[in-house]
Amino acid sequence: MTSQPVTLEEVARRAGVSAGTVSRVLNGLNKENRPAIARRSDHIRRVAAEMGYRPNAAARSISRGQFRAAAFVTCGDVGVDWYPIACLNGIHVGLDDRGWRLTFTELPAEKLTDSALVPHLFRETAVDGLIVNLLPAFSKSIVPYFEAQPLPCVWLNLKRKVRAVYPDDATAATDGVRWLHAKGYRRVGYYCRRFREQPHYSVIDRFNGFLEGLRVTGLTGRRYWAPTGPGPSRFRQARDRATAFLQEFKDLDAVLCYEYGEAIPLIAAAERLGRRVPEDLEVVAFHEREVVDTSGLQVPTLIVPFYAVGLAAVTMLVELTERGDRDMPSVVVPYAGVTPA
Amino acid sequence: MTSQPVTLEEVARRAGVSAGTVSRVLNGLNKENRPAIARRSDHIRRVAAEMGYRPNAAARSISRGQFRAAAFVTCGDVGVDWYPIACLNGIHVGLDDRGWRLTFTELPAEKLTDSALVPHLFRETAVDGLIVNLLPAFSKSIVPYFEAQPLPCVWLNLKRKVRAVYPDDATAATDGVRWLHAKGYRRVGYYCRRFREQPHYSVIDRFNGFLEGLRVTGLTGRRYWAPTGPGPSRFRQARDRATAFLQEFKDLDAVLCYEYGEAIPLIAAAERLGRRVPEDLEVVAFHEREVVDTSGLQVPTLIVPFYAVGLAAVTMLVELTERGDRDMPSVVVPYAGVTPA
DNA sequence: TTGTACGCGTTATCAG
DNA sequence: CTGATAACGCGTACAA
Repeated sequence: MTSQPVTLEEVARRAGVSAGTVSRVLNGLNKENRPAIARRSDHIRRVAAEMGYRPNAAARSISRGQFRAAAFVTCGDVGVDWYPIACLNGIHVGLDDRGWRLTFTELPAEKLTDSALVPHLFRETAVDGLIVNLLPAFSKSIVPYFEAQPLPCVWLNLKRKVRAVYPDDATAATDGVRWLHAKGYRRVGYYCRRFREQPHYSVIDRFNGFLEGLRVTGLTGRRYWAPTGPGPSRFRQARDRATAFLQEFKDLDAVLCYEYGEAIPLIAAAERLGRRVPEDLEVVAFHEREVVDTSGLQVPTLIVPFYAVGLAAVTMLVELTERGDRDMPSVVVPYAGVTPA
Repeated sequence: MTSQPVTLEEVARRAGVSAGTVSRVLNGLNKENRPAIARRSDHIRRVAAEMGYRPNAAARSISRGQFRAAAFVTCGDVGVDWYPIACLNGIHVGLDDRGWRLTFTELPAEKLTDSALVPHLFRETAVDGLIVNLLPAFSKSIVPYFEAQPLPCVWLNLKRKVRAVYPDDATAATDGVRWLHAKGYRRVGYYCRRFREQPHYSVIDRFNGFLEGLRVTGLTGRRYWAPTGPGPSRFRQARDRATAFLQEFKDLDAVLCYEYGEAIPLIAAAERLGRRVPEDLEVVAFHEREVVDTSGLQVPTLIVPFYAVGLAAVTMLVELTERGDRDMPSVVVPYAGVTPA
């Protein structure tokens, strides 16, 4: 189990050739067009396999002068930290296809403010680039910190001009309204939690996308509370807030929710008020995955395309390490539309 | 940004000493008890800092003969893959404290069955050990596959005698019933989705822990459907199932749920039936984090101690790499009890 | 405490 | 196509 790893040298000795030859054969750098050669190469491969040879990644890295690895960076504060698993899926697939490894790094925001303390991530070089998950806990002030590091860096969930990848939330919200309109709903509202500080871009974009949806479908009526700015006073419980919302807009026949996290208390509140979901009130929500996976409620979902976001981030990062183009334009990833319940 | 990394040699040249000296000073291997030496060492450190020197992790790895890195392994199938973020938090903290790195690896189950294809994880050596997240998609048949690999390996969420770390679900469920009993509830039920195939151990343990809870509190009445074996026929919608459950057990005053995913449709169903939560029916659920973070419903929660699980897994793995003890006993991590809503 | 020299496992170069 | 041989960057005996 913890036996000493086999080296190239040992394989070479056992196969009666030199280490360089083994390296070349295993890496497919020979044409092997002559039968004798092909046979010998097969032999080498067989010996390597029998001995359980596995190249040492570290040795390859120093030899090649590159790690072929990227780091996913997130804040790591327990209870605050969050990232979509589908995004890591996409990142891993993108890297794996290119023969790169993925290292996972947490960098609590507090460790960044203390300039005396260099976080582990920057104490050693171990990766060729960074994919940074921007959380609210990672306030925007940390962007320049990362940008100053001597490592190519791609941003997730940050809306800006260059080197970022983010989902097209505005268009998705508009499409959500369109979808409801096509289903015959005419009194469509928007429900979102309340944000005191500067909220995530998606809070703004989804709300604006909803308004745009009303406009393009010709729906009328103001059935929402804006997610920021002045509004109804705060509530102790999420469900109290949802109840108040439903009581203010008694004629709603459909609601688009910022997130499934809003839909849950909204549905509970609606049912208590005798408004059955989805019979009397259709509820559509943004979510990272199909809602049926999560809880089995019937909620048509705008699935955030995090997998594609991850893939795109990798493409961008790898390209970034090849050319050195710091001004690579950001990628806005489209949604696939509403997934019916 | 993508400037060439500074090497030890360059720092040495600039500081007017040899590379070996720089290495020793930066790694704190000199006593520096004489003032002249201390001054020179300071100088070296300053030069290194100014030049932005960062040791190359790969070079260190080959030199030391160990990677100081562990891999977290999960299945990676989009939509199926899942792991608690808090667990990765714990793993990262545990590794980081020891100066180890964490690499993230996905290994779709299908790639394992095809024995001709060696997954990337096992094509190179790049880590000193594995922490494997056992998902249903990773059926138990893959355990021997990993165990046969020449790498120390610790299991997450697998209940067995050796080299596994898992939460104490049975005791937690019992404590959940105790908690409800202490609050004055007397007609306590248990609600769980239905499993056809061999379910995760927690499905069995939580259910048995619940039964034990009834026993120790002296509560009577059979207000549950067993999670496996014969039972009511399947339902199209999670909420239909929840409704049927509530209609069969009309006198329930509290329910313990296998997961928050069960609590959501249960609450929606209860409210529709006019049974208000939590006024008429208290609902307690297992969950990976505080429910208020997720959606703001009032659900007292048995928070699965995944952070501690991660920490314990690292402790076990590191110890495993030091001694070679394959039979290290598993660690069962206790819950902290019910977190009130 | 210092500098020198070697070793770690690979890849890449360059004559044969 | 092959086998020496020289890097790659760092840690660490070794002798000074």
